[in-house]
Amino acid sequence: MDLGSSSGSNPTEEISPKLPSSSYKGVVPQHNGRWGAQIYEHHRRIWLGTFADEAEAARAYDIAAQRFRGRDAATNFPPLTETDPENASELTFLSAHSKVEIVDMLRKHTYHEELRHSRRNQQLGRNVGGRRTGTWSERELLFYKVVTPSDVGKLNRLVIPKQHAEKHFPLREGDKGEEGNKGVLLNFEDAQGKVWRFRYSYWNSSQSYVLTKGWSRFVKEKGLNPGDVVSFWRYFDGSDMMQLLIDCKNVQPGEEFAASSSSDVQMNESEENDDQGVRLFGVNIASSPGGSSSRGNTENR
DNA sequence: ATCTGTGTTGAC
DNA sequence: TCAACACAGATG
Repeated sequence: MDLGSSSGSNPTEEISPKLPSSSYKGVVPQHNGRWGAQIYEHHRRIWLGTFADEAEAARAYDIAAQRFRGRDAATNFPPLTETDPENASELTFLSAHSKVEIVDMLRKHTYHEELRHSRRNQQLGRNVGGRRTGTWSERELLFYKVVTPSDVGKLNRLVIPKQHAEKHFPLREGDKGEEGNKGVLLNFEDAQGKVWRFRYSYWNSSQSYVLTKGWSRFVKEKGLNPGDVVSFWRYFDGSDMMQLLIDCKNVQPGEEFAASSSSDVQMNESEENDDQGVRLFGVNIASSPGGSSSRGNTENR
């Protein structure tokens, strides 16, 4: 008698059912036809959950990769760029949550829900006249600039587009430094937590707002080249302290700019008009249904 | 009974 | 770092 060992089928075919490997990075097959997502950090695997759709697992990996390894992380699909408003708000969302929170959302499949919620809050936050509603602390993209050759050249200065300068970094008449060219010193924190101090002033000769002292060191350390993007953010901590942040992205030679001068990025906002036709605030997002869900964002990084 | 996610190993 | 493979636990 045969004790069901060969329960009616060929062992070689059923005992070693080679699982189909995925072509997506960070995606592994499951026996039931589903797909798992995982990412490694510090020699350890971090499980990102299982998914019915292979591509969805790949997207989960991409999200984790961008949170864990930054914008340069290798991804399955095109990475997020701060030049697309929709993407910028997601970057803001990512940077505002800890790794464990993001992983938790991915495993529970609540990431997109949370992202929607976050975007809705940001919109609401804006309407209260620049005053934040809750206690939430997040980064807000103020503006970005595609640096010109002279911004990263020997002039040792970055020209801040006037409209942005006057809106976000207003100078008191006295500080404009027409006489002694004084200006003020501004501190910015970069993505690595390093603090950069720049002199910020107004140049009457060129009618321009500029970052001068300290700028060339930033250019050098970050290896900035013409065409790269420098973005400025602000961040409120629990109290009323506002912190300025600076970030930059090295644009690849071939790579071009998403929402640059070309396309039809439209915003029925009102004011806000760029020569380039782009303003993209991370917080300026098209309205969406907006479901409510409970959440508890305790810890951070 | 199924499915998820970990233990583990070896290739890169 | 990464995925293949095996399978211990978790889940229902």
